[in-house]
Amino acid sequence: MATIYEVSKLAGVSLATVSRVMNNNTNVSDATRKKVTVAMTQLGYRPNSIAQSLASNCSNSVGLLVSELQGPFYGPMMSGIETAFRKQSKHVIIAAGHSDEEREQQAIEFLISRNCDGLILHVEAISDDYLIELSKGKTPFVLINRYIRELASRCIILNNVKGGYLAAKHVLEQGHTNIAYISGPLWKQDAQDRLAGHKQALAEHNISFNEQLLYQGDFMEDSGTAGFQHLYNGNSKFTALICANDEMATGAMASARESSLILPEQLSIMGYDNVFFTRHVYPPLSTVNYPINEMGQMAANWILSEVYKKTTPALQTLFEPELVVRQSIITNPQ
Amino acid sequence: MATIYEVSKLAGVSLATVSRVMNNNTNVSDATRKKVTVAMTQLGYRPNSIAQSLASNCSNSVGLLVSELQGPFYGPMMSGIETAFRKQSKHVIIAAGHSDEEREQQAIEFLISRNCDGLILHVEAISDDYLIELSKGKTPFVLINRYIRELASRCIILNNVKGGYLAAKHVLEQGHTNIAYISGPLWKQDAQDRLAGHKQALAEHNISFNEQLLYQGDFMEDSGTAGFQHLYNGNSKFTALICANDEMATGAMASARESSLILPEQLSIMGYDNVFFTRHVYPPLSTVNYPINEMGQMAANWILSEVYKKTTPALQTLFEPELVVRQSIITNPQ
DNA sequence: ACATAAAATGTAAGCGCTTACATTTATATC
DNA sequence: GATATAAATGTAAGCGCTTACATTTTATGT
Repeated sequence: MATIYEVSKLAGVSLATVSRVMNNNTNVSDATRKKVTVAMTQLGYRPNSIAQSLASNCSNSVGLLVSELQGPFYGPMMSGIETAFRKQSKHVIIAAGHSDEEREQQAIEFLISRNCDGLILHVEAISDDYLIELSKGKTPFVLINRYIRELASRCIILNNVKGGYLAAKHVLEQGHTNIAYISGPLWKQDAQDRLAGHKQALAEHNISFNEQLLYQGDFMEDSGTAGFQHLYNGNSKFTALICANDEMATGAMASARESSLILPEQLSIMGYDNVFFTRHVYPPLSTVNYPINEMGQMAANWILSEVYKKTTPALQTLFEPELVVRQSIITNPQ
Repeated sequence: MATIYEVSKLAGVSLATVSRVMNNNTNVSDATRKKVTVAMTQLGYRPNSIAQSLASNCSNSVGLLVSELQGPFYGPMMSGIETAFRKQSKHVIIAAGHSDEEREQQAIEFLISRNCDGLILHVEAISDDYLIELSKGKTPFVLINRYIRELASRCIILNNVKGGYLAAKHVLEQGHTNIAYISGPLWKQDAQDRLAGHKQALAEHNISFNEQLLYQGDFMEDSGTAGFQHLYNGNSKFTALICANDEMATGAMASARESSLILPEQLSIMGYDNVFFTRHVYPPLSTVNYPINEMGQMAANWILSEVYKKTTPALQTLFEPELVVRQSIITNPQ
């Protein structure tokens, strides 16, 4: 592999000049620039990005930590991020945290030890304190789907209260009054917010929240199954079930079917996230859209702007959910 | 950030010694090793991986090129790969090729320019010739889901003929004789192979292949929709439809339902890949399992073994598909 | 106790770039 | 044409490590 030294020799200029043309430094005459580029192509020269990184103290890499590499939620997020960065010749190093405090922490340290210039973090288990501490370090990071007051400007979040509200409002407007709810784990902010929105909508319709109709799940499919069973075997009847995410809704649907319920006639179900497979589920699931792809891109823009000082579209921190009506909710149940 | 130099000073040893303890070189006495590690922790020393890479000419990074970061197929693959590598402190740089020749090529060059020690490629559009040429370069790579004779030992593939065979055989054994087929794009090897297996099973059951019942799709959902329409409006009747992947099967199901068919009673459908959402689809889709997670891990092992000279479980190049029976195929249709 | 081999440690030259600073060359001003 | 100024180019010192080779220390055999 040709090095910058050989290029400089062939072109008859100094190392510095070659470096300058690589970095588009303006102080190079057109004539020498041409000499250099010719030499480069002639040698098939490719700059060594490791050496560039060492010398410039900039690795051009950003770390991306997600809970899982698989699953319908993270794909669109990673996709938005990768696209945004590659356009700028930054590369993304991925790691999975598996919603586990220790593994998330390890992953962050791994990414930092890899000299990432910045980090995009979708963490769930790690503590606020750790992140606040981390923010004092020298690697900038942005948080997706997590709000920490002290770090507000770097938290890219969805208005989950509104989302919860929208879901419940829709179901209420279809005439349902007995509505069960499977929440996420309530120590998580987003789970709390969605539930809060839910309650708010109920209140607006003068329906009191029935604790019997609440089940706390964990955002995973199985807890949707368990949640439905629990609710179904309880004393309170319900015509609609709202789940705090689509996975749980899916689990609940399977479970409802096993209890011989006909969907959606005998039970209306609503999800949250608008993960791609909600269209495929039967009946197609009404849900709340989580613009995760856009939020990923925004996170990338944050890094591009704050770390690499690029000009980007205006940074936005709060995103709005939208109701997605499909066919899993019936009107006027009896 | 502390450097190796400061550590060496604090420990009262030379740079080389510090480097040796970092790299677990055996020629270090326990006493000095302790001195050094104490100094390290005292300074909170973290080696600069960029400098390590430059000096050792090994970046400890491997490039992973997939068609899409999203979608159900690649998630498990990336997941298997990331897990395998992080255990060995290698990091993975991801890029998406979007099944486009130019973008795949760009992505490969991007990855190489990032000094990846090795590459894991899931490419679709790029030519065999390009890959053969690439194999003469200095960056080793392994191919997933692609077979090139000249590169056979680095092609990790599924026995697609067998998979196609298994699918058709199952449907035939349930008593179907009029079976439609939506293939993938037939310029792709895997699409060809699946179809070949399909035909083989038909032949074994003495059923001649009806060209009228073949539609060439592109592995995407919409082509399943289009394919069903085409087939349904054709002259040949069929009781079962086999699709060359799950996405197309899903599209076909939606389309069949729009044509007021009751599933699975009036039409049995079979997929391929066993992508996670096939469980959620209704009726749960019978399909053929593609052990993509394992294949990803194997690709990682290949790199670990060939590039990093680690000892790994035996390398395996050919994987076998398995039939997954769920509820989308009925028995003895009339 | 001495020679010899083995183990431990040190020295210093890179790895391939960037960049502050110095120097040279071109351009403008009068 | 001499001078001041700006533009272009060169020089050389790193960036933080690894590693070949040289040197010193320790262990071994007699």
